[in-house]
Amino acid sequence: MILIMLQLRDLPTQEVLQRFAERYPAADVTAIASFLMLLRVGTDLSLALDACLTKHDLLQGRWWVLILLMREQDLTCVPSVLAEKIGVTRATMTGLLDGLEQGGLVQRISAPQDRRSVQVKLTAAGQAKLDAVMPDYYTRLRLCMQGLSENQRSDLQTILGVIDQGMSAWDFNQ
Amino acid sequence: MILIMLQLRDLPTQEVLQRFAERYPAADVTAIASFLMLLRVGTDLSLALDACLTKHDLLQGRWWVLILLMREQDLTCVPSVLAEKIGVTRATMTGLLDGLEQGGLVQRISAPQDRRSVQVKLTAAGQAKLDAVMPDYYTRLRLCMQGLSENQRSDLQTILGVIDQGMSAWDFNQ
DNA sequence: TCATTATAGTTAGCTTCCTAATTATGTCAA
DNA sequence: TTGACATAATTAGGAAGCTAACTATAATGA
Repeated sequence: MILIMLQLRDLPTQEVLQRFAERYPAADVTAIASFLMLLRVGTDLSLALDACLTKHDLLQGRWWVLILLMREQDLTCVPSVLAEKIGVTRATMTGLLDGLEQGGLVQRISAPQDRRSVQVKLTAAGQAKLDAVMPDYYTRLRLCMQGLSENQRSDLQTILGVIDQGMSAWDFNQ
Repeated sequence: MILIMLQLRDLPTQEVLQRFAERYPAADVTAIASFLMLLRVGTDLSLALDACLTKHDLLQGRWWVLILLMREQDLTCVPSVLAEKIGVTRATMTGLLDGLEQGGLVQRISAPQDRRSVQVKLTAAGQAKLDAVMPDYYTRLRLCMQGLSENQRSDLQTILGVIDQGMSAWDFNQ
């Protein structure tokens, strides 16, 4: 499953929110304002990340694959697991791996024990690519977050956790 | 500009983060953890929203157009402004408006004073569609956020504001 | 045993975004 | 006034995701 998130350049004024709340009694003004802000900052962050990756000739999908492979002890994983962890379909993963393999960043190795399956391995070139990208990426991320105290970072994670919990309620009733 | 955000089902363990931080000294572990969590909750929220809209035969892009039109006093706006506010190209807006007009939810009216331009107006059917969707949407949103105190909501907005500020620093150096 | 069902990965065709080029109209200055 | 440039919207073609169908292989059970 993939998400296409628009940029939401234009957050509603307090007045507009109030007007909507009058028409729709179900509206919870502070919930809506927080939600929209969250959506906007999330997209802005992801866009900024994309810009960084583009500089290194990478797209977000392919980059996540490299990261996931690097997380593994043996730098190896199967496509279906990669797909699930990134949250794309297996069909999409086939395309991502095609691109990465063409660039020499990963290698498909047929699995002897189950001939339906394939092992995907991060190559030396793939590791080198990460070694080029990650310091840049982490430096930029540090800049974004440098205004936050450790307490605020911890608060943010707590709050996001609560929202994540609240979403189960959403799923139940849908 | 549009953002394609993957789902990130799999956040790194503390141990993996530590391993990355050793290889890449630029890494700021709490910044990364907060960032990934933010990305994940943002995408999950947006996905849940999409599911709600889909029930009402709407896509996120088209829905935002309806919202923006409803925000206007005269329920009217021009395509270029809509495009900028949602953060899509004018070409994309053309497609969104085509779909909405075909469904009778908006109406294109040629502008007399500048014949290059077009006025887009929310129709009665468009307003009716919003009146059907918004109570559902707001109710779900309330569920997601119900676990947050007013203080936490305000904290969240403050924190997101700081991150947004920090991103200017990112842009400067890119 | 072998037919059925399940699973891994891929392929084919669709959607909706994008960029770049195009058409029509407006603006401005020589 | 008219040529150059700017602007509004659209069209054409491309990218990267999706679903559904397909191929090959494995597992299961009558």
